[in-house]
Amino acid sequence: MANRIEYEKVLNPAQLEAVTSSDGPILVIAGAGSGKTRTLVYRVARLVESGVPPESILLLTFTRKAAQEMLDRAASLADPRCRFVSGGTFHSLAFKVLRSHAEALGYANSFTILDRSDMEEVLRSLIPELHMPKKGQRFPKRGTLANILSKAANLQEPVEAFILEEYSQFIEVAPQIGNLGSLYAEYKKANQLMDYDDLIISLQRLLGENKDIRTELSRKYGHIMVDEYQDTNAIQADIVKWLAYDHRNVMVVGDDAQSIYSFRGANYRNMFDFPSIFPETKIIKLEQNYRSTQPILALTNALMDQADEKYTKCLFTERGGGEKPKVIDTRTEHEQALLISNYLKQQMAEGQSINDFAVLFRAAYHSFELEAELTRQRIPYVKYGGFKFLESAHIKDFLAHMRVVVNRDEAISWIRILRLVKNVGMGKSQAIIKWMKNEQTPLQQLAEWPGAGRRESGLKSLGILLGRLTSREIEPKNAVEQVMEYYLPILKDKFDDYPRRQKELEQLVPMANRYRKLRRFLDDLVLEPPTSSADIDQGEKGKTLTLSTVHSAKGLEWPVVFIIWAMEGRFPASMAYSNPLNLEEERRLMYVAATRAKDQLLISYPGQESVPVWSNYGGAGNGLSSFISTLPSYLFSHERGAAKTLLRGRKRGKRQFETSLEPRSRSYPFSQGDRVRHPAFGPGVVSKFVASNKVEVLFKNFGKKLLHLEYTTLEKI
DNA sequence: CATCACGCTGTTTTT
DNA sequence: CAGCGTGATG
Repeated sequence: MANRIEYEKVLNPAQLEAVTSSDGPILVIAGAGSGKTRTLVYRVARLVESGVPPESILLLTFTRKAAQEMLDRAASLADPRCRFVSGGTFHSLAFKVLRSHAEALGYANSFTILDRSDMEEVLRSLIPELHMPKKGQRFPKRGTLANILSKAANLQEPVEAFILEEYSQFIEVAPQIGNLGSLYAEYKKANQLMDYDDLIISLQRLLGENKDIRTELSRKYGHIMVDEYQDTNAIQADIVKWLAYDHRNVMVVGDDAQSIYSFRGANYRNMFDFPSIFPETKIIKLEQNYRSTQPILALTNALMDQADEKYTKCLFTERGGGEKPKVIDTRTEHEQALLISNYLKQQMAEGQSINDFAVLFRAAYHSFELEAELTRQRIPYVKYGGFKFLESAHIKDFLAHMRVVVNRDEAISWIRILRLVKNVGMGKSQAIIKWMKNEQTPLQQLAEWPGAGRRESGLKSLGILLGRLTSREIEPKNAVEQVMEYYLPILKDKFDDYPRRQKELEQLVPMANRYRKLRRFLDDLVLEPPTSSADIDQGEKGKTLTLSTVHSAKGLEWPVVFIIWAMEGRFPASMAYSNPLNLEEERRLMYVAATRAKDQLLISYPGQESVPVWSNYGGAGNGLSSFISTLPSYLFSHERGAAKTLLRGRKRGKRQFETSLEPRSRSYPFSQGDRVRHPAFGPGVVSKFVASNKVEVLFKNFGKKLLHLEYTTLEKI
């Protein structure tokens, strides 16, 4: 028997209450650094101690990293049985359930998962079927299309309605996009495919519609716990509801101030709706922060004070002292990079450990310049976030060879691998796929495709490879070897930077070694892939600086944190009018970033002045930092001056442009927030720009309706 | 089918 | 600038 944990000694009263409260729904509102994961983990220990079988405790969260962290911490608890608790992301739970129950929804249990780039690929193949008028209207790119369809799905809204709300610049083509959504749904059904959104939607449906399955899962998981509840969306909240519907043993933990996944339809209001789903909910607040010093908390509290909607707590700490956070406004990105690396060098010279420092930023590319400087100065670092190992072309190409063996109908992968064969393009690929469907040919007979001539001789070696992969119950390790042998020459031919890519491919070998079934290996690569480049290149973790996106840094902490923040503008001038700033989201991101710091915080803004305006044609300097520096004025006040590019001349294809600051009053007579009057609708407020000559206006005495109106019909008041 | 020149457009975060 | 799609050419 393991040592008993003395809960009263290691937990504060609020935490203790959360840990020891008996069965029934509990909502824990927990500020940053208040020990919320710790509380969850101790509750697990307590339950196991009291005789609950660990497998029947389900720990759910939103990101893989958080899930991993939670399960690791549970496993390290005093009672060794704790390592057997169940858990993972909502998506991985959905996947596990659907592998045995998809049939109840009219799917085969052997469905294939589409990742984001697969999804985009399918969309691309479907666009021609829309029969769009050849020229004219602006139609979104497939990345944007995927965003639109995915978010509409997550919000459970019809595509057209969603476009009206958030992508009003595409209003004219909304019917076509809606149509594309239907085609996409049909395609997935016909080909046994599910994307990420389908996974959770299907689980929701399964639980809502099928009482037997609900009962089965209720029995299996007698205690449900959800971390980062503020990051769940309505569908996931519904899943939680159904999972706990019978036994009501559910604890959700979250912080409304830390909701940073609104782009996935997350809604922090879920936190406050929870008690209406489970009326007998007990609410517990954790407000004591154990991580940061008071000056840092003062900053974060002030940050959240500005939020229009704030529901909860004020963080406090007993950790006195600590320096005030610094804000350093460098003028160029390079200056910023130098400042940070010099500071680090100095600290290291004074005997500090580089492990204690981290640099956080909103988007992965914000650290590029810094990374260059760190490399020059030989400061080792690992970077988390932004890096999509599995979505890079060479990895997808490679894996596609195995995918078609596991699922012969996977057209997306077939096209990938066929097009890699010399002299086979889109046309022939399609023809081959069709032929294979009719003939039910063994894979190795690929070379017998009637259309194959001498020029398509590559089909033969592809056939041989696929034959080998099918011939017996091949192990993933072996399959990876076979494909490597076949694919490396293609890689070298296709990519100039093949050494780097080859190295990345070799990372697949140790991963494959952990599996015995090819199918399982491929599935896991989609849902449980390595979380970052840091996990892949296995840099010297003991002695490195951490670089991370804010999203990937959740749940981690360091004594000293740098935050590189490009706060104000982040849209190229050409799209600024259609995307109002989301200050609420920025504020939450900054809050999350700032509360990662324990002792000291340094914030560095990229340049605010003296950098040329970003233009379509590339002026001097770094485009990103330059538009960041000018767009605030562009967006908020046309009087203070705004971005404008001037054509200077053309010289043999090379163009030279000059940039300047000039009022935009002619083409943009209104700003967000301007009060206007319309002859028919009366007074209103400009809420956003919809098109080059249209704004969206909120009319108070018109039933809160948003209308899109041309500038010429409006009068400023 | 492959290649290249040209023109256009624009965010990011993760499952 | 960079990535993508298009249209012309071999």
